[in-house]
Amino acid sequence: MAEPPATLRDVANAARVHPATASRALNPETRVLVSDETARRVADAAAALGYRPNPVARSLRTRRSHTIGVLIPDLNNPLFPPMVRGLEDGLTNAGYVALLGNTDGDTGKEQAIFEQMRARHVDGFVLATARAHDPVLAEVARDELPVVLMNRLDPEHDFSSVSVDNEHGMRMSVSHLVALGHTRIAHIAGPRQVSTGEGRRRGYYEGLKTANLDPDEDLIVAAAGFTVEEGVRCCRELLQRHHRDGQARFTAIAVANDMLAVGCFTALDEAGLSCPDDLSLVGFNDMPFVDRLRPPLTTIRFPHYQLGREAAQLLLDQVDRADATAKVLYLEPELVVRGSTGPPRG
Amino acid sequence: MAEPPATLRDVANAARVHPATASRALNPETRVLVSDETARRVADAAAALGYRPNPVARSLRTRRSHTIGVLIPDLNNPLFPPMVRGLEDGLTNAGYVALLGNTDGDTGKEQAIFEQMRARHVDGFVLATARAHDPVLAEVARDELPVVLMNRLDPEHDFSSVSVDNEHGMRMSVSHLVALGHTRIAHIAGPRQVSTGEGRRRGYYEGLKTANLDPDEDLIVAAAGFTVEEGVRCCRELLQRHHRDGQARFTAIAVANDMLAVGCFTALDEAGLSCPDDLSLVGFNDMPFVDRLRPPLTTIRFPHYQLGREAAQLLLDQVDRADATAKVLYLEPELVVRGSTGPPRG
DNA sequence: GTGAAAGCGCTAACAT
DNA sequence: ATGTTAGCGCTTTCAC
Repeated sequence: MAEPPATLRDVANAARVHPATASRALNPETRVLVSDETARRVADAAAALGYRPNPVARSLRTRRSHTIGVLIPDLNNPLFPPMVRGLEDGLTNAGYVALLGNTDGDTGKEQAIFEQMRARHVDGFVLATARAHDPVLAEVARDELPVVLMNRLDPEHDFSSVSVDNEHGMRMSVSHLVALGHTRIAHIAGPRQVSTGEGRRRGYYEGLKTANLDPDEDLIVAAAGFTVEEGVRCCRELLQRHHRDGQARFTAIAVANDMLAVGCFTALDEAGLSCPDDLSLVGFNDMPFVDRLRPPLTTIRFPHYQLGREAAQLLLDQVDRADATAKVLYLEPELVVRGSTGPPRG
Repeated sequence: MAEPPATLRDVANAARVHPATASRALNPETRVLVSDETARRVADAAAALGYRPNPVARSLRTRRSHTIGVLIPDLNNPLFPPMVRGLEDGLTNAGYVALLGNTDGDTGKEQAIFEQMRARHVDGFVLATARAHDPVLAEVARDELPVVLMNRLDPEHDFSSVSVDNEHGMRMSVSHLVALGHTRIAHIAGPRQVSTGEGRRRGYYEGLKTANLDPDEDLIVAAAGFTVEEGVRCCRELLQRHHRDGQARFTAIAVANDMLAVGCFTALDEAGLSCPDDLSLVGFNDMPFVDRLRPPLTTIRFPHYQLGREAAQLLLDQVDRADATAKVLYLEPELVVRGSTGPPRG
């Protein structure tokens, strides 16, 4: 850097006022305390010197870092980039920035990143990683940190949250399959520790019930995580059970998540089965590019970017007013019918 | 928060030493200046009080924010999540965090985000957005800020950078098509203002030359950005020219980027053409999920995560040693043959 | 409406 | 090996 950057002192000297006055003149909140004349002089001096307030010094004084910690499982999951962008756009407008952390579904890593962000004195957290009995949530609750759960819920605390109505979404998924004529509908469920997994599992049961279909535990496999690999594993598992007694035990799978569904495509290819002719598949999330898969994936859509925007707003509410009451927002899901579903064979 | 958090003063009092001693004891770099005995006492006191150093105060004193500004075009482009993760992993290990900014290829936005990050006193920049004659680059050069260009080059300055060998990659793309028997090979080029676009365009010409094929400007269309929409537009444009004289003018397209290639698929569908039977397509980047498209995309791969890791390392070199010399790294590309390429029809 | 004074929490000279 | 002193740049009482 060429010159040492101008400080408030420099501006004050140039404008021939006290630094305190310069501070008041430059800060929109306190501008009214200063005469128009001096305010102008200070502003001119600041402009002339290319003054930029030092946010570090301000933070030290005000104990606000204008920084938000954001924990997500994995940025590589295409679900998250749009959510993160919504979040960042919402935060940026208010002068905040996001610190991003990827936990990879690892509790230890989650804890470590959380601590590291606390150490950096973030003003609040957006958590897209909440699990049942999550120690991070307990700590957030205990210390009353501003927080919003994104795409997650936690029944144990009353945190603000934004998420899709998972039950409703999965009911739509099942209804769609039923309407096509399917009666043996399998489910690849998410992990029970996360609310999206659990909610969609409930929606699956509800959907069957509405259609007067009996649930069959043998048609349900739970994934350990929302990954392509787990999708492959779970689908193989279902196909194996299916083949064991030599006849088609199911004609469709309501899958808890698009990543898992992508894995299913692989497993179907392996088994020489075709989708949707041999087996229909419905995903969940409508993440980017699933409309371009082979076949295009029928799935449940919700507005990812909007979810991030809302999360940002809810968090800023809390950061600005310590007494802000927790709000729980649900975004409505939507069925998107594409090529991966069709009537059952025969 | 329950208690006001413990300060260094509190720790010092509890350990019955001066704050400066406590500071030395707690900081790994200065630990040696303190006797083992007191170091232990201080550490115990810190642990007992749950002391966490205040990074804001430290930053104010040391003028290092341990924060890096990262500018990328758009997180929604699947190319970037792995790169960002590599970057973050590399930075985190060294105690740094990334501040992410999306420019959407908009110069004004780029400038604004850059200023905003400077105001936050980031210790350096990773720029994946560099364009020819970019004013941000000029400012970085003028103020001698630590910087690394990621997936970009800039001939005007000698910045550190990590990128793939674009010429080589595109030569491989063309050779592959030539080996399949194609002789009329079109090119959808990237914007000339970005080094990836320009380098790949050069590689295209070189590839033709190696195969003793004459270039034809009518077979080249330049995209305004690396987006799916531009891919659609450019491919339509090529097809339109092609149809004008009623016979096949080309049988393959070497596309500068996977996003553009995805757009080509759409344009081919519209035109009722099939890939690879009517037209072969080669992308560039091997971004996530292009192996699952219809058809799976033949493309040029390079290690995205690694690119981010290297960029982090190069930047940390500069941040740590102000006299660090600029390093230019090239990662080797690799041809990945999938279903979107085949011999020309007939 | 403006100035004076103090201090946020930490670290780096300097002194002992 | 430890203590003393000072100050990073800003905001906020408290005076006037």
